[in-house]
Amino acid sequence: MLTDRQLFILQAIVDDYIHSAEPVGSRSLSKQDGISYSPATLRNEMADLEDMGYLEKPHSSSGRIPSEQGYRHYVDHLLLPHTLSRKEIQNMRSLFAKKMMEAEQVVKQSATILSDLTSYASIVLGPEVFESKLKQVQIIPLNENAAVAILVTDTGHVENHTVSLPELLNSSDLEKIANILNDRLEGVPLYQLQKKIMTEVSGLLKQHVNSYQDALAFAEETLQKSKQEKVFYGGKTNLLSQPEFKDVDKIRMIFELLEEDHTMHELLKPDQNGLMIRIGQENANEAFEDCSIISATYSFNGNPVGTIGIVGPTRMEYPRVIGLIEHLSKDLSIALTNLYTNRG
Amino acid sequence: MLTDRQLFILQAIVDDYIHSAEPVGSRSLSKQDGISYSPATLRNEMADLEDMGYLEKPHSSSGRIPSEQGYRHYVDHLLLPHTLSRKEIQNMRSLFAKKMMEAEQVVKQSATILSDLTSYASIVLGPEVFESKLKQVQIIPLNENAAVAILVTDTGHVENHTVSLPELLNSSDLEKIANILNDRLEGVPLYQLQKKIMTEVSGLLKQHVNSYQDALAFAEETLQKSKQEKVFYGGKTNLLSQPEFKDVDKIRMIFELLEEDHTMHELLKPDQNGLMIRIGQENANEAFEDCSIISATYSFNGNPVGTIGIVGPTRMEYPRVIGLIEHLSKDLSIALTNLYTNRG
DNA sequence: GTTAGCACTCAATATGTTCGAGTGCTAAAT
DNA sequence: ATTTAGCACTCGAACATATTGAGTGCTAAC
Repeated sequence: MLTDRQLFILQAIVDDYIHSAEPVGSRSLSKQDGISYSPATLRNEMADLEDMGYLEKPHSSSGRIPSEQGYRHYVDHLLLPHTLSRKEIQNMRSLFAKKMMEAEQVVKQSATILSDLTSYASIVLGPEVFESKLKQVQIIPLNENAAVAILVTDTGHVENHTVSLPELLNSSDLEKIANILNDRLEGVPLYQLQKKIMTEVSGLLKQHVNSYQDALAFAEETLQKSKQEKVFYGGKTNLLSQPEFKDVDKIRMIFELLEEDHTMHELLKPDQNGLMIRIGQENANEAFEDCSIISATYSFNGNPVGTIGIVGPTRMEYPRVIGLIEHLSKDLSIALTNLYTNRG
Repeated sequence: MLTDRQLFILQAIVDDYIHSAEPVGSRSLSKQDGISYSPATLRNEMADLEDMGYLEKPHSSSGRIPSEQGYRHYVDHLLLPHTLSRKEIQNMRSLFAKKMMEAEQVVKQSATILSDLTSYASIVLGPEVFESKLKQVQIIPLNENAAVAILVTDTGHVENHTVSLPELLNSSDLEKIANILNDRLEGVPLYQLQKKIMTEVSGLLKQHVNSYQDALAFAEETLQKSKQEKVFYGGKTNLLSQPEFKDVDKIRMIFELLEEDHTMHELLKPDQNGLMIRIGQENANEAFEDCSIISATYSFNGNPVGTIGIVGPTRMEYPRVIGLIEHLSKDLSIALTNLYTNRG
């Protein structure tokens, strides 16, 4: 078990290292304000902390840096909740002050704000509003072979894609199909659309449209949902300013990983509601072994729908970043919920 | 004026340096296949080429590297048109083999292919189809305060945005407005929409809708066009593998510039139809002083609508990249044109 | 339990040496 | 009049060798 003094010293070392990025030695530490022990005493305690795995030495005669376990302990037990500065709060307010009309806009803007405030890279998983419901389907024929299908949800989200037109369907068929879809599927959650084709729509199609097979296939194509794995980044280049990433190979691995939307989605998918902190190897990915990820889910109407997070070096300003993310994820939830419920 | 032999030597040096990234010396050059001069002779010629500004020495006793003027001369006069390999052509074919239905998809895919084939970064300015015409306007009310406006063009492009609903407009007004807009504006090119509001729509609105002011403002908001400055990138991380960018500061400047969509748009905007090659400082941007950009416009129905290009080190495989870009921009133009005219 | 003192370690830095691929110049060969 | 061989010279890269200084561990005194 750690003594109070050891905890205090551990905290001082982490705090120092987070800001200096240099190994912390006993001499310089003892000179710090608020520390009244001699270098020798500190050396003893530091040696103990190292034995217990909280500190590491880059080489035998250097100062100490926190180990991953050290960061973990710092984050779990020592972290003082960081009160955001007036300016930071002001900055975030300004984000939601602009009257933004669209969720994607709000989310993108959040990513930018977060990376600007932290000088790390921000990652935001776009809002996956599962329970958003179909408001209307539009089928707009472009010519004989193609039409545009447009799905609008009650949250104002619009999806569109081009679909090919089976030759056997004429424009009156299209109208019928569109009417049936709108009639039967309004208010159905998007994720249930494909299912409901069979139960709700198929029968009616058979009844009213001649080439039933084509019509059914067409309806399915129309309602197909685009993959919702959108990942937004803010300030990726910020990482290039961090001393731990001055090595091009490291940064290349990281950037390559960030480009894999799918992997990032897996990595950040809200496995639990609330704040998540992954330090170094906890990320279970070689490219991120020197990175920490702090993320939080944001909600819509009380249900988590997306994730907002920060990627930075393990030597991260945890207190500040945690404060910012907690605040921003809450604000974002409120903003999104307001965006749609103020209207309805 | 350069002698034939000097041209030949210049070409050999550029070719060598492009592949080795190492300064080319007289001894190693003379050993190359196809070169029958002694090192001493080459030295004399190289000294002359240096005096004339086509070559440079990194330091006094090193081999030569091409100067920007050297590259320029190489590109303008020496370049052998590179015949694409079977595999390259096959790769590009596969791009257009997949039956893609949407322009944006095709364009993004082109960017990926291009960066994969070259190991440089590709940049594509999205298709700005000026003469694309309005097919249909949809106004879908979400609730009392907001509606979604959807514009569909004859090319299948869909734009949507949320607009706020003036209180004085009821749903029957909305329907009237939508009808008027569709009636009067179908077939009008997008870029003329705002103008036509006054000439075509304003009178009818006054006639049929009570709160004329609101209706007019609403119509304007509905028809507002989103800024079309889309820039797509492919393989940005490829640049991190180039030896000239092993310095993090350089790469940071480049990446920061690439993130400024607007600047990149300015830089690549099709000032002239056809192929553009900018070498080093010709890019008039400090961040790109060690980069070359090769780009070409692609067309829709014979009118240039976008740009596809490559950013790489000045030491670029010009012949190959030029071949690829010329080919791809043509294929892209054909694909886009087919995409829409096969249908109509 | 705390601290001063001391010998030791090791990265970073500076300094020196060698090596080799390169150059320019001159004189001989073609 | 070119071309080439020969030679002295240059300079970065690579390696070895001090020097420095902030740091450590250990022991003994406080």
